[in-house]
Amino acid sequence: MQAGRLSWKDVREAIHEWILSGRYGPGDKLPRDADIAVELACARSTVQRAMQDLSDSGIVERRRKGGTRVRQDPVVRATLDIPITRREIEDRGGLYDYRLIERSFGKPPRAVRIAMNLSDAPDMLRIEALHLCDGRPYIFEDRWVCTTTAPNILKVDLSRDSANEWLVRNAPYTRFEVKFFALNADQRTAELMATTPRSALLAIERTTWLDDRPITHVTAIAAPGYRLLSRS
Amino acid sequence: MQAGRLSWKDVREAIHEWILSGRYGPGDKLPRDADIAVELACARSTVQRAMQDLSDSGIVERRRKGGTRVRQDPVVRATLDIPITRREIEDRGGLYDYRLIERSFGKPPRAVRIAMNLSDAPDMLRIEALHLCDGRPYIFEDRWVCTTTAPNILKVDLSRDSANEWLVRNAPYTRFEVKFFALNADQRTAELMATTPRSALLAIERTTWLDDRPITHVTAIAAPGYRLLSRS
DNA sequence: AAGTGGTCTAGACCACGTA
DNA sequence: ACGTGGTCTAGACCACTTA
Repeated sequence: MQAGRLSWKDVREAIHEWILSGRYGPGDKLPRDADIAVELACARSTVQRAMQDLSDSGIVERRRKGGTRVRQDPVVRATLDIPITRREIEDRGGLYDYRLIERSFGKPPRAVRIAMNLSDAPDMLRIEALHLCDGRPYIFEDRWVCTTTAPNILKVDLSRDSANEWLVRNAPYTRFEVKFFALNADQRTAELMATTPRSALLAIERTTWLDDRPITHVTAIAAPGYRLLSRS
Repeated sequence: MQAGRLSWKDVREAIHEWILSGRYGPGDKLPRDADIAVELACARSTVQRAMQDLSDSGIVERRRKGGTRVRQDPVVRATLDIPITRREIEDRGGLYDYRLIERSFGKPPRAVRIAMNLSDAPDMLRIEALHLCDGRPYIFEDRWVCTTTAPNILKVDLSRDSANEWLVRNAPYTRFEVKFFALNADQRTAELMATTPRSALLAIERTTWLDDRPITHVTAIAAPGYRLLSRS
Protein backbone atom coordinates (compact mmCIF):
# COMPACT_ATOMS: atom_id res chain seq x y z
CA MET A 1 0.00 0.00 0.00
CA GLN A 2 1.44 3.33 -0.96
CA ALA A 3 2.07 5.73 1.90
CA GLY A 4 0.14 8.99 1.94
CA ARG A 5 -2.69 7.55 -0.08
CA LEU A 6 -5.85 6.26 1.46
CA SER A 7 -7.00 2.77 0.65
CA TRP A 8 -10.72 2.13 0.54
CA LYS A 9 -10.36 0.26 3.80
CA ASP A 10 -8.86 3.35 5.40
CA VAL A 11 -11.79 5.33 4.10
CA ARG A 12 -14.21 2.76 5.46
CA GLU A 13 -12.57 3.00 8.88
CA ALA A 14 -12.70 6.78 8.80
CA ILE A 15 -16.41 6.81 8.01
CA HIS A 16 -17.08 4.05 10.53
CA GLU A 17 -15.27 6.18 13.10
CA TRP A 18 -17.62 9.08 12.37
CA ILE A 19 -20.50 6.77 13.19
CA LEU A 20 -18.90 5.25 16.28
CA SER A 21 -18.06 8.68 17.66
CA GLY A 22 -21.63 9.86 17.24
CA ARG A 23 -20.82 12.49 14.63
CA TYR A 24 -23.48 10.66 12.64
CA GLY A 25 -26.05 8.64 14.60
CA PRO A 26 -28.67 6.09 13.54
CA GLY A 27 -30.88 7.51 10.83
CA ASP A 28 -28.59 10.43 10.07
CA LYS A 29 -27.74 11.30 6.52
CA LEU A 30 -24.10 11.17 5.55
CA PRO A 31 -22.56 13.58 3.05
CA ARG A 32 -22.52 12.68 -0.62
CA ASP A 33 -19.70 10.41 -1.72
CA ALA A 34 -18.22 13.26 -3.71
CA ASP A 35 -18.05 15.56 -0.69
CA ILE A 36 -16.50 12.87 1.46
CA ALA A 37 -13.94 12.31 -1.28
CA VAL A 38 -13.00 15.99 -1.09
CA GLU A 39 -12.88 15.96 2.71
CA LEU A 40 -10.65 12.89 2.81
CA ALA A 41 -8.70 13.91 -0.28
CA CYS A 42 -9.26 10.75 -2.29
CA ALA A 43 -11.10 9.71 -5.42
CA ARG A 44 -14.86 9.30 -5.34
CA SER A 45 -14.58 5.69 -6.40
CA THR A 46 -12.54 5.00 -3.31
CA VAL A 47 -15.32 6.38 -1.16
CA GLN A 48 -17.79 4.35 -3.20
CA ARG A 49 -15.88 1.14 -2.52
CA ALA A 50 -15.77 1.90 1.21
CA MET A 51 -19.47 2.74 1.29
CA GLN A 52 -20.34 -0.44 -0.55
CA ASP A 53 -18.58 -2.41 2.14
CA LEU A 54 -20.30 -0.51 4.96
CA SER A 55 -23.56 -1.17 3.19
CA ASP A 56 -22.75 -4.89 2.80
CA SER A 57 -21.97 -5.05 6.49
CA GLY A 58 -25.37 -3.64 7.33
CA ILE A 59 -24.00 -0.48 8.92
CA VAL A 60 -25.23 1.98 6.34
CA GLU A 61 -28.10 2.18 3.87
CA ARG A 62 -27.73 3.71 0.46
CA ARG A 63 -30.22 4.93 -2.09
CA ARG A 64 -29.72 6.66 -5.37
CA LYS A 65 -30.78 10.23 -5.07
CA GLY A 66 -31.71 9.54 -1.45
CA GLY A 67 -28.12 9.47 -0.28
CA THR A 68 -26.51 7.41 2.43
CA ARG A 69 -27.94 7.00 5.93
CA VAL A 70 -26.74 5.26 9.06
CA ARG A 71 -28.99 2.25 9.57
CA GLN A 72 -31.59 2.48 12.32
CA ASP A 73 -31.59 -1.25 13.05
CA PRO A 74 -28.13 -2.52 12.40
CA VAL A 75 -27.99 -6.19 11.53
CA VAL A 76 -25.33 -8.54 12.75
CA ARG A 77 -24.11 -10.19 9.59
CA ALA A 78 -22.03 -13.26 10.23
CA THR A 79 -20.16 -15.33 7.67
CA LEU A 80 -19.61 -19.03 8.21
CA ASP A 81 -17.27 -21.38 6.41
CA ILE A 82 -18.54 -24.91 6.04
CA PRO A 83 -15.63 -26.94 4.69
CA ILE A 84 -15.59 -30.52 3.50
CA THR A 85 -15.92 -32.64 6.63
CA ARG A 86 -12.63 -34.44 6.02
CA ARG A 87 -10.79 -31.13 5.84
CA GLU A 88 -12.54 -29.77 8.89
CA ILE A 89 -11.33 -32.73 10.91
CA GLU A 90 -7.83 -32.73 9.47
CA ASP A 91 -7.48 -28.98 10.02
CA ARG A 92 -8.28 -29.61 13.70
CA GLY A 93 -5.44 -32.10 13.74
CA GLY A 94 -7.78 -35.09 14.00
CA LEU A 95 -7.58 -38.40 12.22
CA TYR A 96 -10.34 -38.68 9.67
CA ASP A 97 -12.32 -41.81 9.04
CA TYR A 98 -15.47 -42.49 7.10
CA ARG A 99 -18.12 -45.20 7.09
CA LEU A 100 -20.94 -45.71 4.66
CA ILE A 101 -24.05 -46.77 6.58
CA GLU A 102 -26.56 -47.10 3.80
CA ARG A 103 -26.92 -46.59 0.07
CA SER A 104 -30.31 -47.09 -1.51
CA PHE A 105 -32.91 -45.73 -3.91
CA GLY A 106 -36.32 -44.37 -3.24
CA LYS A 107 -38.65 -41.45 -3.12
CA PRO A 108 -37.48 -38.75 -0.74
CA PRO A 109 -39.81 -37.79 2.09
CA ARG A 110 -42.03 -34.77 1.73
CA ALA A 111 -39.75 -32.50 3.77
CA VAL A 112 -36.88 -33.13 1.38
CA ARG A 113 -39.04 -32.52 -1.68
CA ILE A 114 -40.21 -29.25 -0.20
CA ALA A 115 -36.67 -28.18 0.63
CA MET A 116 -35.68 -28.97 -2.96
CA ASN A 117 -38.71 -27.12 -4.25
CA LEU A 118 -39.93 -30.15 -6.18
CA SER A 119 -43.56 -30.98 -6.84
CA ASP A 120 -43.12 -34.48 -8.26
CA ALA A 121 -40.94 -37.05 -6.58
CA PRO A 122 -38.44 -38.86 -8.77
CA ASP A 123 -36.44 -41.68 -7.26
CA MET A 124 -33.25 -40.45 -5.71
CA LEU A 125 -30.06 -41.86 -4.30
CA ARG A 126 -30.18 -42.04 -0.52
CA ILE A 127 -26.94 -42.05 1.41
CA GLU A 128 -26.34 -42.38 5.12
CA ALA A 129 -22.76 -42.02 6.25
CA LEU A 130 -20.70 -41.35 9.30
CA HIS A 131 -17.63 -39.14 9.50
CA LEU A 132 -15.31 -39.93 12.40
CA CYS A 133 -12.65 -37.86 14.13
CA ASP A 134 -10.01 -39.90 15.97
CA GLY A 135 -12.33 -42.88 15.81
CA ARG A 136 -15.29 -41.11 17.40
CA PRO A 137 -18.45 -40.13 15.55
CA TYR A 138 -18.18 -36.53 14.40
CA ILE A 139 -20.88 -35.90 11.83
CA PHE A 140 -23.69 -38.13 10.65
CA GLU A 141 -24.83 -37.31 7.16
CA ASP A 142 -28.26 -38.12 5.78
CA ARG A 143 -28.27 -37.27 2.10
CA TRP A 144 -30.48 -37.43 -0.97
CA VAL A 145 -28.93 -36.96 -4.38
CA CYS A 146 -30.86 -36.14 -7.52
CA THR A 147 -29.38 -38.56 -10.05
CA THR A 148 -30.84 -36.71 -13.01
CA THR A 149 -28.75 -33.65 -12.13
CA ALA A 150 -25.66 -35.52 -10.95
CA PRO A 151 -25.79 -38.94 -12.70
CA ASN A 152 -22.07 -39.62 -12.37
CA ILE A 153 -22.36 -40.22 -8.66
CA LEU A 154 -23.75 -43.65 -9.53
CA LYS A 155 -20.27 -44.66 -10.71
CA VAL A 156 -18.67 -43.69 -7.42
CA ASP A 157 -17.77 -46.32 -4.82
CA LEU A 158 -19.37 -44.59 -1.88
CA SER A 159 -17.95 -47.07 0.60
CA ARG A 160 -14.54 -45.56 -0.12
CA ASP A 161 -15.23 -41.94 -1.07
CA SER A 162 -17.74 -39.80 0.75
CA ALA A 163 -20.56 -38.24 -1.26
CA ASN A 164 -19.80 -35.02 0.59
CA GLU A 165 -16.38 -34.82 -0.96
CA TRP A 166 -17.26 -36.15 -4.39
CA LEU A 167 -20.15 -33.79 -4.85
CA VAL A 168 -18.27 -30.72 -3.72
CA ARG A 169 -15.52 -31.50 -6.20
CA ASN A 170 -17.57 -32.78 -9.10
CA ALA A 171 -21.01 -31.24 -8.91
CA PRO A 172 -20.60 -27.49 -8.62
CA TYR A 173 -23.71 -25.57 -7.73
CA THR A 174 -25.02 -22.18 -8.62
CA ARG A 175 -27.23 -21.68 -5.56
CA PHE A 176 -27.62 -23.10 -2.09
CA GLU A 177 -29.56 -22.75 1.12
CA VAL A 178 -28.48 -23.58 4.65
CA LYS A 179 -30.51 -24.01 7.81
CA PHE A 180 -29.29 -24.53 11.36
CA PHE A 181 -31.33 -26.02 14.15
CA ALA A 182 -31.15 -28.17 17.23
CA LEU A 183 -32.69 -31.61 17.56
CA ASN A 184 -32.96 -34.34 20.17
CA ALA A 185 -31.18 -37.54 19.22
CA ASP A 186 -33.58 -40.38 18.55
CA GLN A 187 -32.70 -43.95 19.47
CA ARG A 188 -30.92 -44.78 16.21
CA THR A 189 -29.05 -41.48 15.93
CA ALA A 190 -27.91 -41.79 19.53
CA GLU A 191 -26.45 -45.22 18.79
CA LEU A 192 -24.71 -44.01 15.65
CA MET A 193 -23.28 -40.99 17.42
CA ALA A 194 -22.33 -42.99 20.51
CA THR A 195 -24.38 -40.81 22.77
CA THR A 196 -27.59 -41.02 24.74
CA PRO A 197 -31.09 -40.61 23.34
CA ARG A 198 -32.49 -37.06 23.70
CA SER A 199 -28.98 -35.55 23.51
CA ALA A 200 -29.10 -32.11 21.91
CA LEU A 201 -27.41 -32.17 18.52
CA LEU A 202 -26.72 -29.38 16.05
CA ALA A 203 -28.11 -30.03 12.59
CA ILE A 204 -26.93 -28.31 9.45
CA GLU A 205 -29.32 -28.77 6.56
CA ARG A 206 -28.07 -27.84 3.13
CA THR A 207 -29.67 -27.92 -0.31
CA THR A 208 -27.84 -27.12 -3.52
CA TRP A 209 -29.04 -26.43 -7.05
CA LEU A 210 -27.49 -26.22 -10.48
CA ASP A 211 -29.54 -23.38 -11.90
CA ASP A 212 -33.04 -24.62 -11.09
CA ARG A 213 -32.32 -28.33 -10.86
CA PRO A 214 -31.71 -29.63 -7.35
CA ILE A 215 -28.47 -31.52 -6.83
CA THR A 216 -28.55 -32.71 -3.28
CA HIS A 217 -30.14 -32.23 0.10
CA VAL A 218 -28.16 -33.16 3.17
CA THR A 219 -28.81 -33.05 6.87
CA ALA A 220 -25.50 -33.11 8.71
CA ILE A 221 -25.94 -33.94 12.37
CA ALA A 222 -22.97 -33.06 14.53
CA ALA A 223 -21.81 -34.86 17.64
CA PRO A 224 -22.59 -33.39 21.07
CA GLY A 225 -20.40 -30.41 21.88
CA TYR A 226 -19.98 -29.38 18.28
CA ARG A 227 -19.68 -25.63 17.80
CA LEU A 228 -19.95 -23.66 14.62
CA LEU A 229 -17.85 -20.50 14.59
CA SER A 230 -18.20 -17.38 12.51
CA ARG A 231 -15.32 -16.28 10.36
CA SER A 232 -13.28 -13.52 11.92
CA MET B 1 -26.53 -0.96 -16.67
CA GLN B 2 -25.37 0.08 -20.08
CA ALA B 3 -26.07 -2.35 -22.89
CA GLY B 4 -23.12 -3.86 -24.70
CA ARG B 5 -20.85 -3.36 -21.76
CA LEU B 6 -20.06 -6.08 -19.31
CA SER B 7 -20.62 -5.44 -15.64
CA TRP B 8 -18.29 -7.15 -13.20
CA LYS B 9 -21.15 -9.46 -12.27
CA ASP B 10 -21.44 -10.52 -15.90
CA VAL B 11 -17.74 -11.22 -15.91
CA ARG B 12 -18.05 -13.21 -12.69
CA GLU B 13 -20.81 -15.31 -14.24
CA ALA B 14 -18.76 -15.88 -17.38
CA ILE B 15 -15.77 -17.10 -15.41
CA HIS B 16 -17.96 -19.17 -13.11
CA GLU B 17 -19.44 -20.76 -16.21
CA TRP B 18 -15.97 -21.76 -17.38
CA ILE B 19 -15.53 -23.56 -14.10
CA LEU B 20 -18.97 -25.17 -14.07
CA SER B 21 -18.54 -26.43 -17.62
CA GLY B 22 -15.23 -28.05 -16.77
CA ARG B 23 -13.16 -25.80 -19.01
CA TYR B 24 -11.22 -25.19 -15.81
CA GLY B 25 -11.41 -27.86 -13.11
CA PRO B 26 -10.33 -27.94 -9.46
CA GLY B 27 -6.68 -26.95 -9.14
CA ASP B 28 -6.44 -25.58 -12.68
CA LYS B 29 -4.80 -22.25 -13.26
CA LEU B 30 -6.91 -19.56 -14.85
CA PRO B 31 -5.48 -17.02 -17.27
CA ARG B 32 -4.13 -13.75 -15.94
CA ASP B 33 -6.69 -11.04 -15.30
CA ALA B 34 -5.26 -9.03 -18.16
CA ASP B 35 -5.75 -11.86 -20.64
CA ILE B 36 -9.29 -12.49 -19.48
CA ALA B 37 -9.97 -8.79 -19.90
CA VAL B 38 -8.85 -9.02 -23.53
CA GLU B 39 -10.88 -12.19 -24.14
CA LEU B 40 -14.03 -10.67 -22.69
CA ALA B 41 -13.31 -7.21 -24.06
CA CYS B 42 -13.49 -5.30 -20.81
CA ALA B 43 -11.13 -3.45 -18.51
CA ARG B 44 -8.77 -5.35 -16.28
CA SER B 45 -10.27 -3.76 -13.19
CA THR B 46 -13.62 -5.26 -14.11
CA VAL B 47 -12.06 -8.71 -14.19
CA GLN B 48 -10.33 -7.92 -10.91
CA ARG B 49 -13.64 -7.03 -9.27
CA ALA B 50 -15.23 -10.25 -10.54
CA MET B 51 -12.27 -12.34 -9.38
CA GLN B 52 -12.35 -10.73 -5.96
CA ASP B 53 -15.93 -11.83 -5.60
CA LEU B 54 -15.20 -15.37 -6.77
CA SER B 55 -12.36 -15.43 -4.27
CA ASP B 56 -14.62 -14.13 -1.49
CA SER B 57 -17.10 -16.87 -2.33
CA GLY B 58 -14.43 -19.51 -1.91
CA ILE B 59 -14.59 -20.64 -5.54
CA VAL B 60 -11.19 -19.45 -6.60
CA GLU B 61 -7.85 -18.83 -4.93
CA ARG B 62 -5.64 -15.93 -5.88
CA ARG B 63 -1.98 -15.25 -5.23
CA ARG B 64 0.23 -12.48 -6.40
CA LYS B 65 2.64 -13.81 -8.93
CA GLY B 66 1.09 -17.26 -8.47
CA GLY B 67 -2.00 -16.38 -10.43
CA THR B 68 -5.55 -17.58 -9.95
CA ARG B 69 -6.55 -21.21 -9.43
CA VAL B 70 -9.84 -23.01 -9.06
CA ARG B 71 -10.02 -24.13 -5.43
CA GLN B 72 -9.41 -27.81 -4.75
CA ASP B 73 -11.62 -27.92 -1.70
CA PRO B 74 -14.37 -25.42 -2.27
CA VAL B 75 -15.81 -24.06 0.92
CA VAL B 76 -19.47 -23.43 1.44
CA ARG B 77 -19.56 -19.87 2.66
CA ALA B 78 -22.88 -18.91 4.17
CA THR B 79 -23.94 -15.49 5.34
CA LEU B 80 -26.43 -15.11 8.16
CA ASP B 81 -28.35 -12.06 9.24
CA ILE B 82 -29.00 -11.84 12.95
CA PRO B 83 -31.40 -8.95 13.41
CA ILE B 84 -32.62 -7.36 16.63
CA THR B 85 -34.97 -9.90 18.17
CA ARG B 86 -37.92 -7.50 18.16
CA ARG B 87 -37.51 -6.92 14.43
CA GLU B 88 -37.07 -10.60 13.74
CA ILE B 89 -40.41 -11.32 15.41
CA GLU B 90 -42.22 -8.38 13.87
CA ASP B 91 -40.90 -9.24 10.41
CA ARG B 92 -42.45 -12.68 10.85
CA GLY B 93 -45.75 -10.98 11.57
CA GLY B 94 -45.66 -11.89 15.26
CA LEU B 95 -46.56 -9.76 18.26
CA TYR B 96 -43.43 -8.88 20.19
CA ASP B 97 -43.25 -8.83 23.95
CA TYR B 98 -40.35 -8.60 26.34
CA ARG B 99 -39.78 -9.48 29.99
CA LEU B 100 -36.80 -8.70 32.17
CA ILE B 101 -36.06 -11.71 34.36
CA GLU B 102 -33.05 -10.52 36.27
CA ARG B 103 -30.70 -7.57 36.48
CA SER B 104 -27.72 -7.81 38.82
CA PHE B 105 -24.00 -7.23 39.25
CA GLY B 106 -21.22 -9.66 39.70
CA LYS B 107 -18.21 -11.38 38.33
CA PRO B 108 -18.89 -13.24 35.12
CA PRO B 109 -18.16 -16.97 35.08
CA ARG B 110 -14.90 -18.20 33.65
CA ALA B 111 -16.42 -19.19 30.29
CA VAL B 112 -17.59 -15.62 29.73
CA ARG B 113 -14.23 -14.15 30.67
CA ILE B 114 -12.53 -16.50 28.26
CA ALA B 115 -14.94 -15.62 25.48
CA MET B 116 -14.25 -11.93 26.14
CA ASN B 117 -10.54 -12.62 26.24
CA LEU B 118 -10.18 -11.08 29.71
CA SER B 119 -7.67 -12.19 32.30
CA ASP B 120 -8.99 -10.23 35.27
CA ALA B 121 -12.67 -10.20 36.16
CA PRO B 122 -14.28 -6.82 36.77
CA ASP B 123 -17.83 -6.72 37.98
CA MET B 124 -20.27 -6.65 35.14
CA LEU B 125 -23.94 -6.08 34.57
CA ARG B 126 -25.81 -9.36 34.27
CA ILE B 127 -29.11 -9.42 32.44
CA GLU B 128 -31.54 -12.25 31.91
CA ALA B 129 -34.48 -11.50 29.69
CA LEU B 130 -37.13 -13.23 27.68
CA HIS B 131 -38.35 -12.24 24.23
CA LEU B 132 -41.82 -13.47 23.38
CA CYS B 133 -43.58 -13.97 20.06
CA ASP B 134 -47.38 -13.95 20.25
CA GLY B 135 -47.12 -14.49 23.99
CA ARG B 136 -44.91 -17.57 23.71
CA PRO B 137 -41.24 -17.68 24.70
CA TYR B 138 -39.10 -17.12 21.64
CA ILE B 139 -35.58 -16.31 22.78
CA PHE B 140 -34.07 -16.35 26.23
CA GLU B 141 -31.13 -14.02 26.55
CA ASP B 142 -28.38 -14.41 29.14
CA ARG B 143 -26.14 -11.39 28.91
CA TRP B 144 -23.10 -9.82 30.55
CA VAL B 145 -22.32 -6.18 29.83
CA CYS B 146 -18.97 -4.58 30.50
CA THR B 147 -19.97 -1.31 32.16
CA THR B 148 -16.57 0.24 31.71
CA THR B 149 -16.97 0.04 27.94
CA ALA B 150 -20.70 0.84 27.83
CA PRO B 151 -21.42 2.79 31.06
CA ASN B 152 -24.57 4.43 29.75
CA ILE B 153 -26.49 1.18 29.92
CA LEU B 154 -26.76 1.78 33.66
CA LYS B 155 -29.17 4.65 32.96
CA VAL B 156 -31.47 2.48 30.89
CA ASP B 157 -34.70 1.09 32.36
CA LEU B 158 -34.16 -2.49 31.25
CA SER B 159 -37.62 -3.55 32.37
CA ARG B 160 -38.97 -1.49 29.47
CA ASP B 161 -36.22 -1.57 26.85
CA SER B 162 -34.26 -4.70 26.03
CA ALA B 163 -30.51 -4.57 26.36
CA ASN B 164 -30.37 -6.26 22.97
CA GLU B 165 -31.95 -3.29 21.28
CA TRP B 166 -30.28 -0.59 23.35
CA LEU B 167 -26.80 -1.97 22.82
CA VAL B 168 -27.21 -2.46 19.10
CA ARG B 169 -28.32 1.14 18.74
CA ASN B 170 -26.05 2.81 21.25
CA ALA B 171 -22.92 0.71 21.62
CA PRO B 172 -21.54 0.10 18.15
CA TYR B 173 -18.80 -2.47 17.94
CA THR B 174 -15.74 -2.86 15.79
CA ARG B 175 -15.44 -6.64 16.04
CA PHE B 176 -17.57 -9.61 17.01
CA GLU B 177 -17.60 -13.37 17.24
CA VAL B 178 -20.53 -15.74 16.94
CA LYS B 179 -20.86 -19.39 17.91
CA PHE B 180 -23.75 -21.75 17.28
CA PHE B 181 -24.40 -24.93 19.20
CA ALA B 182 -27.13 -27.14 20.54
CA LEU B 183 -27.85 -27.68 24.21
CA ASN B 184 -30.29 -29.64 26.34
CA ALA B 185 -32.66 -27.45 28.32
CA ASP B 186 -32.00 -27.61 32.05
CA GLN B 187 -34.84 -27.44 34.55
CA ARG B 188 -34.91 -23.65 34.81
CA THR B 189 -34.50 -22.97 31.09
CA ALA B 190 -37.24 -25.47 30.33
CA GLU B 191 -39.61 -23.61 32.62
CA LEU B 192 -38.71 -20.24 31.14
CA MET B 193 -39.12 -21.52 27.59
CA ALA B 194 -42.32 -23.39 28.43
CA THR B 195 -40.89 -26.69 27.28
CA THR B 196 -39.67 -29.92 28.82
CA PRO B 197 -36.27 -30.50 30.38
CA ARG B 198 -33.73 -32.01 27.96
CA SER B 199 -35.41 -30.37 24.97
CA ALA B 200 -32.84 -29.56 22.28
CA LEU B 201 -32.38 -25.82 21.94
CA LEU B 202 -30.29 -23.79 19.52
CA ALA B 203 -27.91 -21.40 21.25
CA ILE B 204 -26.33 -18.39 19.59
CA GLU B 205 -23.42 -17.03 21.55
CA ARG B 206 -22.15 -13.60 20.60
CA THR B 207 -19.35 -11.41 21.90
CA THR B 208 -18.68 -7.87 20.74
CA TRP B 209 -15.73 -5.55 21.21
CA LEU B 210 -15.03 -1.86 20.72
CA ASP B 211 -11.47 -2.08 19.51
CA ASP B 212 -9.98 -4.32 22.19
CA ARG B 213 -12.42 -3.61 24.99
CA PRO B 214 -15.24 -6.13 25.32
CA ILE B 215 -18.74 -4.69 25.26
CA THR B 216 -21.05 -7.61 25.84
CA HIS B 217 -21.34 -11.35 25.78
CA VAL B 218 -24.74 -12.87 25.18
CA THR B 219 -26.05 -16.38 24.92
CA ALA B 220 -29.35 -16.32 23.09
CA ILE B 221 -31.25 -19.56 23.53
CA ALA B 222 -34.02 -20.08 21.02
CA ALA B 223 -37.28 -21.92 21.59
CA PRO B 224 -37.70 -25.49 20.26
CA GLY B 225 -38.22 -25.54 16.51
CA TYR B 226 -36.22 -22.40 15.89
CA ARG B 227 -34.36 -22.41 12.59
CA LEU B 228 -31.64 -20.11 11.46
CA LEU B 229 -31.57 -19.53 7.71
CA SER B 230 -28.76 -18.37 5.47
CA ARG B 231 -29.21 -15.29 3.37
CA SER B 232 -30.07 -16.05 -0.23
C1' DA C 1 -36.05 17.16 -13.75
C1' DA C 2 -32.28 16.79 -11.13
C1' DG C 3 -29.40 14.70 -7.77
C1' DT C 4 -27.06 10.80 -5.99
C1' DG C 5 -25.18 6.31 -6.08
C1' DG C 6 -23.33 2.57 -9.40
C1' DT C 7 -20.13 1.18 -12.67
C1' DC C 8 -16.75 1.12 -16.47
C1' DT C 9 -12.34 2.55 -18.47
C1' DA C 10 -7.51 3.37 -19.08
C1' DG C 11 -3.45 4.15 -17.03
C1' DA C 12 -0.39 4.15 -13.34
C1' DC C 13 2.04 2.41 -9.51
C1' DC C 14 2.54 -0.69 -5.53
C1' DA C 15 3.20 -5.11 -2.98
C1' DC C 16 3.69 -9.53 -2.55
C1' DG C 17 5.44 -14.05 -3.42
C1' DT C 18 7.33 -17.28 -6.47
C1' DA C 19 10.77 -18.82 -9.43
C1' DA D 1 14.13 -10.20 -10.19
C1' DC D 2 10.00 -10.11 -12.16
C1' DG D 3 5.32 -11.40 -12.92
C1' DT D 4 0.83 -11.16 -11.11
C1' DG D 5 -2.72 -9.49 -8.34
C1' DG D 6 -4.26 -5.16 -5.60
C1' DT D 7 -5.55 -0.57 -5.59
C1' DC D 8 -5.94 4.39 -6.69
C1' DT D 9 -7.24 8.10 -9.84
C1' DA D 10 -9.86 10.98 -12.90
C1' DG D 11 -13.31 11.19 -15.95
C1' DA D 12 -17.32 9.66 -18.09
C1' DC D 13 -21.83 7.97 -18.43
C1' DC D 14 -25.77 5.33 -16.66
C1' DA D 15 -29.75 4.19 -13.54
C1' DC D 16 -32.58 4.82 -10.09
C1' DT D 17 -35.46 7.57 -7.07
C1' DT D 18 -37.26 11.24 -5.01
C1' DA D 19 -38.12 16.00 -4.59
